[in-house]
Amino acid sequence: MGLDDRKLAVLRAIVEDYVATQEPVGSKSLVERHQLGVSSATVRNDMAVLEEEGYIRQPHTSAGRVPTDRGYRLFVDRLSRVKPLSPAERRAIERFLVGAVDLDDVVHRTVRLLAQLTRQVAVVQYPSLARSSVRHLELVPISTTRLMLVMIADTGRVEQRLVELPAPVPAADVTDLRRLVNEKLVGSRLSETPPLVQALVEESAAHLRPAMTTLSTVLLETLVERHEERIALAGTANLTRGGLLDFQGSLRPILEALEEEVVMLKLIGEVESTTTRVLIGDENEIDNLRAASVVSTGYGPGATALGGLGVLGPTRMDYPGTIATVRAVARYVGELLAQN
Amino acid sequence: MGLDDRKLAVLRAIVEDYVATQEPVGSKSLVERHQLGVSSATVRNDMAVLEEEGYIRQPHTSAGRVPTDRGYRLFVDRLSRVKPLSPAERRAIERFLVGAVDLDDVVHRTVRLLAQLTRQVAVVQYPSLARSSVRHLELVPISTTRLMLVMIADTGRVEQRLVELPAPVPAADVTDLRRLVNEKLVGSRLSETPPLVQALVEESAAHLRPAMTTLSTVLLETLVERHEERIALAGTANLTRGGLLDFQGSLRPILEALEEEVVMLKLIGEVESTTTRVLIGDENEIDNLRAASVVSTGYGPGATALGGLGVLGPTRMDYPGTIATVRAVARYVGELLAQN
DNA sequence: GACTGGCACTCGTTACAGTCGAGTGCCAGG
DNA sequence: CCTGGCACTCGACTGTAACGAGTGCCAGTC
Repeated sequence: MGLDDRKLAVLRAIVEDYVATQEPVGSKSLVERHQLGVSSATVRNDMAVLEEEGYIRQPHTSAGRVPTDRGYRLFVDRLSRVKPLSPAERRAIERFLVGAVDLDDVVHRTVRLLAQLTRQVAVVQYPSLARSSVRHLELVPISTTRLMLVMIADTGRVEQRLVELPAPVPAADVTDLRRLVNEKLVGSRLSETPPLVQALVEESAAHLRPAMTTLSTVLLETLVERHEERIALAGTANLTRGGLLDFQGSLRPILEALEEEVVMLKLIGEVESTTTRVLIGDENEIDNLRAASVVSTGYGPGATALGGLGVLGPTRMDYPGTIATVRAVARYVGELLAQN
Repeated sequence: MGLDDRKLAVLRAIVEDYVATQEPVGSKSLVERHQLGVSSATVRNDMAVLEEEGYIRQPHTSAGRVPTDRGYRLFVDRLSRVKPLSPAERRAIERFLVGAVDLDDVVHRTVRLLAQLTRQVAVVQYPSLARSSVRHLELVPISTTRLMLVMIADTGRVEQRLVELPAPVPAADVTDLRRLVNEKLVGSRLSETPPLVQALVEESAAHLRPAMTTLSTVLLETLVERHEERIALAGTANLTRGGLLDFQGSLRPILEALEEEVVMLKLIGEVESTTTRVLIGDENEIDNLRAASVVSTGYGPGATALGGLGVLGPTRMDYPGTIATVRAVARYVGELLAQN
């Protein structure tokens, strides 16, 4: 059961070599490339133990060893330390993110940056609406029975929605409605709005009541419950690096999963704090992603997360480097949004 | 030079069989599957001519024939007629598009629908801002020196942008600014705004001048010149159908091109009218897409296009079916937006 | 003159046998 | 407990042969 230090060193070496070369690594090349201080025969014995414990496996007899998901897990947890970013990377991050003009811009730049630095698929969630508060609500009349509701959140997000009124509402009433919703809701967190919206209906004057009722329904439905979360994606072309060896031959399931916003949100959007999470292969709950690993983290000012971001790649990935990059980018983005 | 009717029929049969089976088609199987009324030897002679003229080619000696890009072109132009949609497809389109609550929703549903029906990659451009007109402009104070500018277009598009003011502006002035820009710009087409914005600066009162100047810069920059166009994408997983035979082995260039909004816009966003365009393989100006075909069209109320949409797939695609679907979807979307 | 049947030929695909070598497991000895 | 040595395994690669789909061409027929 107990793995002594040398066995751990062997595992580390296997992971590093395999990540670098993409080929099963044998005992001989191991001792050549790493100063393990023992012979290949000894390493072979260690490997046998590691295999027995499920950390590595042989693709076929008489081939080298490849780390299992479990092996990567051990590697990430105990055998690696986060690589410091190179100055070049730091510079790249700064250069990439300055000059962003609005939230969309920030998110798009971030996701591209992340894809580029990690050379993998990057996913960035827009700042969660549930964790934002209302900065302003605007009602724009489209016709006498239609309003465009626009909500601006303090994170810079802007959401719109068409409201079909039950009966024509004169312009003056629209002004009243606008004033009322703003008075009541501005400054409150979206997650806290439901009771406020309720109160809004009850307190409004009789002639505004019907309009306010539909308005509140829309507010609740769209802004609080429904697909209020959004994500941006970049770097899908990186999936094709490493031939078809990664992802056991077919990109299909991966591409499918990436297109399902719901799935992606579940993957990176569940963060509460800005800690980093690494999901390796099988650990992934989403079947389509069983052949992939995901490194994700929350970003936001301080330790509370406004949203999540991360990258997805083959289980055979450079975890220390990827983790470092993901964290660094998240930190920069958090700062950037805090200035807002 | 002249291809008689039978040779054309042979070409048509080759295209149809190849699209269906994905395998080079030989003279024998051709006469079996189609009632050409002649023997395989005759067909062989015809094929030799077709090959000489560049409409088909042999992957290698002693293999069947495969259409060339030129062959597909001839097929599309002269040998096929647009397939009428099946009732099921019609129903699918209607079912999919009713219940869309806002523009984002319409666009997303459309792109998914298109991907699903054609089983290919779908691209939908948001209604072009340049061809929209301003419905409302909103200025939301973030701080005394920062405004959030929100523009709502008649197509339902909402664009926002942060404005850094040169000096603090009191709330009353913001109200004035808001009134001024709305008075001047509402109802005008975005492409016509530059002179109006100019006039706006010149006509505004002295104390509003500095703020109005930056505001106008932002208006022009963001809303008129810059990345004002957006697109949505779906169905990338469909690229993996048909193994790696399509796209000559690598999805990489395709995925790369799909991620470049600029490239995609060039591809489907240049439409002026609602005519359908088919680009086959080589005809494509974008190198990365030389192995693919694109069927695109404009959509909009009437014959003027608000934006473009289309699908991208292997040159070996069901052109008649795809063209029919793309057109039908575009028409429905056009109608949907017209109701708006 | 156009079409057809027949036939020789091409060449990719598949199957099979044989070799090579990286890598292993095990064991006896230090 | 480590090491050198050795027999063994098995995938990767190579060469050869048989197969067959498909072609091009030609002489014969309507």
